[in-house]
Amino acid sequence: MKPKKFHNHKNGNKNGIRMQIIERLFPNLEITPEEVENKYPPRDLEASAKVTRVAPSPTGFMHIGGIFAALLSERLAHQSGGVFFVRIEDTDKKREVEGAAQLIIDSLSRFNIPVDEGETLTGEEKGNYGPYRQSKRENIYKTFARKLVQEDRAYPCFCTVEELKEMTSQQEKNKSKIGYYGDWAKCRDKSDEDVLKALDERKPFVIRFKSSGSCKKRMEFEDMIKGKLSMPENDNDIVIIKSDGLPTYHFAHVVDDHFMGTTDVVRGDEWLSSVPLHIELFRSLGWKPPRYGHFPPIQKLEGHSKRKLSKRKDPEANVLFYDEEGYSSIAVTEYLLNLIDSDFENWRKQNPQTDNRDFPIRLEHLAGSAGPLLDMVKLQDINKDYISKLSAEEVLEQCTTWAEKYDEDLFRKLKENPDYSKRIFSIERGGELPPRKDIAKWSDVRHQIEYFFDDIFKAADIDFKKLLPGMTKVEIKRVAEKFLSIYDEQDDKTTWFSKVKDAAKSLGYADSAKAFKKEKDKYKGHVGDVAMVARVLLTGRTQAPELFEVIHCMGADRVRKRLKNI
RNA sequence: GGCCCUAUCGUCUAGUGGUUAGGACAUUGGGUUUUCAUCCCAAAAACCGGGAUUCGACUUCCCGUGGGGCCGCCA
Repeated sequence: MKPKKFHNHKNGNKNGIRMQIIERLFPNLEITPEEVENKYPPRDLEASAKVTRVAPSPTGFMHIGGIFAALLSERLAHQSGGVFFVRIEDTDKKREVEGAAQLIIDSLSRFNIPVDEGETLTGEEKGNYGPYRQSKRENIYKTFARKLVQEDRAYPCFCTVEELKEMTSQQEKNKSKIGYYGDWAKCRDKSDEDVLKALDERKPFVIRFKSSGSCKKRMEFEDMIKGKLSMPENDNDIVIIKSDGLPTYHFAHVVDDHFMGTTDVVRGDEWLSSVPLHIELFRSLGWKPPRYGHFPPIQKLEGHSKRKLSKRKDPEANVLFYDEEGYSSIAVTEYLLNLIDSDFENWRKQNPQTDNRDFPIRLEHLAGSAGPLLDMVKLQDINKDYISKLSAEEVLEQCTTWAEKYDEDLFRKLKENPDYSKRIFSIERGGELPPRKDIAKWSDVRHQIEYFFDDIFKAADIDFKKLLPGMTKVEIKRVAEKFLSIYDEQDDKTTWFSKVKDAAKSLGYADSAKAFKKEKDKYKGHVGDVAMVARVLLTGRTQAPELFEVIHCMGADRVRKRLKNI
């Protein structure tokens, strides 16, 4: 179907040329704006329901800021009874990286961010407002670019990259405002004849929006995060269709978010200065702009200054980093929630067991930050807390899953000794007392538990001089033998404890630290020193979990063997 | 160069004209624990500078300064 009407109808010949130009600009474009409008009817939702999206470009790994934006948008949508979708913004074919889109979908799923519409893990699409990949929507953009050209709101531009560069440096020299506007916009008022001539010469072209704004006038809008904002109007004739026929971000955003029914756009504040442009674009197409919310970027400290997390330089910018280190996606999510709304922390304290999904997210708290610094120590604290709340089974299961990907040896150990491993993780866990809190991330586990396994333990030469300074080898042996003699695997904790105290006494040690402190001259040391001998012999280190539980976990054979190991 | 955002303990922040400026993480000290990890208690720790408005400014306004961003046929 051909576009039917032109409002420039001063003479037929002129119309003929215009029609020819438009046909040359948009060859074989069969759909009309009406058809597109009909294909994507407004969504049938409550007025308060928010439709949000995350729109990453597949140019590499998934950035932590992308998860931040996705989390924020998803919660906003679902907590209002709305819809959250993912749109892949793959209009820059030069920067596109193979498999990156898949990585995005994967990451969202790993972070438990449910997506209502968009590409799925299997590569299909769900939802009625697709395609959800911009490269597949080329004709939709072109249809509306053509409409703008027909209405004299857009025009072809034949300026070369070199010419534009030259223009910019001229503007810099003159201290003029930089951009394609006013008298600088050379192609803006090209006659139809000249356009046709350039087209005949097969000059490459882009389509530029013909702005009617003025940088002398100001426009106001309400940002959901930053509040009331005032900026100069846009007066730049920005490119809407590139010479490869694909749209720029600005145009794709406006067209897609209109037809996909997005009500709330939450994005990084690097977009803030484009808002006047975007609103002008929406209005010139006769559409209602969405609400906008702009959040500051996550930063990191370099020397004394903050800077945005860099994709290239900072491993922690990549969400995969957190997986590799063994942070739970739940802990990372809760860390981000805290950044989104610091009230989360208090909420979590009051609702220790509740799913973080139930935390009512608010945007206002995001204002007033210039961009938070990523705090790994705090993340570790949150992850530690998360792991401490897990049962031994869950620890084993999650740790095994992690090790399968990142630590082959550990994985084998856990897999070959499931019951023993579970016993190890049960130490000081699941009882009456608050759980042991010594695993900050899964990559810590290996060091934490390796002495339980004989092959690794054997390799560790125990340096008695260093670990038990002030104790002679003879004395160590004496204490070890005593331990061996009192050891009975049938004993419960209390019995064992009193046996150790008696043993300490008979060896010339105080049976409590207090007694020792009182009369230091009377004793060689106290019960703790005696226990330390056993600890070192059994674990090869001075710091370990509760001794009785370690002994109980290791089993009689192993304990006897290790106590003799001197 | 132009435009925009932003500024409270080391870090994340609460705070919307009158507060002993609160919390969390980190730090330090103490207590419990047979080491460690916990747990409990405590301490130290902040309003970028200058003006203006006001009886009174962390809070409002202006000017600096610092930090961040945008001004692409990148998103």
